[in-house]
Amino acid sequence: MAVTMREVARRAGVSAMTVSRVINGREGVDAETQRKVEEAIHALDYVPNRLARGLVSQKTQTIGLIVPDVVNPFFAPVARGAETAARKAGYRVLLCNSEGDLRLEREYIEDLVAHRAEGLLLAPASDRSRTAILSLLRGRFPLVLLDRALPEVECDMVVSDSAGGARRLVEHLIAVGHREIAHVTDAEDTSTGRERLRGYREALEAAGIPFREELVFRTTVDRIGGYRAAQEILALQDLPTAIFTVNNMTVVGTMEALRERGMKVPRDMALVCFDDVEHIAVLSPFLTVIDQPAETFGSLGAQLLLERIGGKASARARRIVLQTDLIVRESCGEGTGVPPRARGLTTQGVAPAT
Amino acid sequence: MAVTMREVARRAGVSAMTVSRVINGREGVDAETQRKVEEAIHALDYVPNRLARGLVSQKTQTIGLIVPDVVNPFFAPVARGAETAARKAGYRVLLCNSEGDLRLEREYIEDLVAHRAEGLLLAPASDRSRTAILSLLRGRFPLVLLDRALPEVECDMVVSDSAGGARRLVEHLIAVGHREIAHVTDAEDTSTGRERLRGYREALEAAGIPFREELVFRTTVDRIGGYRAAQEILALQDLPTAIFTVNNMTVVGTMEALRERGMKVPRDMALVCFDDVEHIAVLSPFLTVIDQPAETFGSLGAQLLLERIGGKASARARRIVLQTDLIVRESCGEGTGVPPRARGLTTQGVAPAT
DNA sequence: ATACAAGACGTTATCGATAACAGTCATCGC
DNA sequence: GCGATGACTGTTATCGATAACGTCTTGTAT
Repeated sequence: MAVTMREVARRAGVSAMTVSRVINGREGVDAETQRKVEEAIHALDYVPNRLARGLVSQKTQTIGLIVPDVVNPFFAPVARGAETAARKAGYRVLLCNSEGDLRLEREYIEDLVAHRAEGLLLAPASDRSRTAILSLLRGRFPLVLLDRALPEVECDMVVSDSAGGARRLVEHLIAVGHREIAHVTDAEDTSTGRERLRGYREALEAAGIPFREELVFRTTVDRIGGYRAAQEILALQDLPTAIFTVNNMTVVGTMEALRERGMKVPRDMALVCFDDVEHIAVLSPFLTVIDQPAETFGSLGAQLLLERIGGKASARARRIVLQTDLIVRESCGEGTGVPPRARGLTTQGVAPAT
Repeated sequence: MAVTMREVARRAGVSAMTVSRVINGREGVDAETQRKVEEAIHALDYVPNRLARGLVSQKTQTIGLIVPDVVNPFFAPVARGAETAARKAGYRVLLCNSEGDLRLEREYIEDLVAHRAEGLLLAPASDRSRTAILSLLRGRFPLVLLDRALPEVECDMVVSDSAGGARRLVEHLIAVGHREIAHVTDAEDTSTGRERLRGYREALEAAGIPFREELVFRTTVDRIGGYRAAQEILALQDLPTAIFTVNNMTVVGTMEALRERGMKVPRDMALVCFDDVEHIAVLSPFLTVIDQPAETFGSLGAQLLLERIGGKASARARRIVLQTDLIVRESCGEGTGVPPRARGLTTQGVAPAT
């Protein structure tokens, strides 16, 4: 099919080895010979086969990236950051969307190993990814976890301060007058979910507000999950005055449910979440959020991974915690003022819970 | 490093060939032998090396995907669609962000060829990608263009009806009363830009409104570009009453410029664009847009590509045109009502053009 | 008993590139 | 004039898997 080195060699009247030398810029090749080889390469449009080269060198210059979904506005920048950093180091990225599915994730991992990817950047689906990860680590496979840590797994990772971020979000809610704050989160099977729940709880207790288990709604962390959780919340006898959702997908679903009920944010309900979304932030700067440096997760993760691949990393696992920003906008009421419903006004335009 | 087939063979007391037969499920292997081999594979945690297999079979089961930027809310779903479709067919996807840069794009293409990717899904940076593409096609490299066509390039592609979409958008603007409509587009070096400009022009002329070159603002199709173009528009002596931006990135920049001037949409300016963004659509359903089935670009593109790779496609180039949806929301005024400024009211709260 | 077929498995060569080693010259010093 | 030195280039084996063919059993028909 494609032109091989031997054909180039034949055309240039030399051996394959000489062609190889020219391509790799090794010295010890006559200037005239080099010219002939280069001419042959050009004439035949020869492109070296990296597979063959990889077989010999045991290097594929490829890493894998597994995220639940590149469409998620948090993971898309992660992917770009990782890809850009990898490319600058001469590496390629195999993109995998696990859809948060454990089986699919496992299949991807196996496939990447079979492909002899040199390392893996993984945003694990959940704690249950642990088994697969441990067996990778046992084989000393270079691995960096992104966004989510795994219990009792010692390995490089880039995460952010989820508990701290959640705490600040909830403290803000409390500061503007909210005391009944619902939390929409996952099934407590991810470190981010657990940490954010912890931050939520800590902020509550620090303000002397008792933590109430019945205000925590566990669901899948996607749009549907957010929608369902919000429906449950709205079915409550006593409505909370604020909702804190665990991420950018759940907040969308929550918002849908709110709108269906004719409820306005922040008039009828305050709303905050993790993850800012560039488009929304500019087009309608509205949601108060914790912003995470998503692209940095990817670029730093890639950097750590490449160091480990290159054997330049210490044996000890490195854990990088990125800082988050609280961005206050309008979804909790005017600035730091107390929003209407939290002030004890009667609700307006709110369909009664059924 | 990793376990090889020979090691498995030795442990099972057979030859490598027999192991190969077991792995590939070929017949002609004794049941007992097969059991021993499988046990050895399991015991050693053996994973076949796809590189080596690929060298023999001349198949890497890998395709390349080049988009300007996965973070772009249009291209992220394209990437997911492509990846999902590819995976279902046993293929892997190498993700590349060209940043709309011709040189980078070319580097990626070379790299994919060197990696012996079996095909390429490409959303070209601009018309100038033509040269690189032609040389790929000359080598019969399986290729499918996404989103943007290339002048005089005969090859499979998945595009949408850009002219038609633009026409509907502008017809809508006209229907609600606008006559001075500015258009923010690219340097006219992409098919999408040209087609949308054409649709814009056609809609205008069909309504008896003369096309005015000075209302077309050419810029880079990113946030900054949109911002700059909007600034130029706002510096005009006679402000238009509506702006039609070529895509979802420029609309963000345009919005920023508008906001800086204290202008509200649609009160002070109507605004429409191509590409819907899921998050915005739900969180603040506001912009009137043309929605393109982004994910379908990816999945259909992958499908066409895989057919071509498998030799199942006719030699003739296939051109798939996806239909678009006009989604009317609030950014042109209330429903089909005529927005304030278009009604000839004096502008309010608008900083005077300098 | 002989031959022949079929099943089970091993050998060798190959995919394309390269590392390690082995020539082949020309030139140089004594 | 002869080995030595060094510059240049070719040979062979290898990476891991597999296609094609070869070998060795065993069964079976004649």
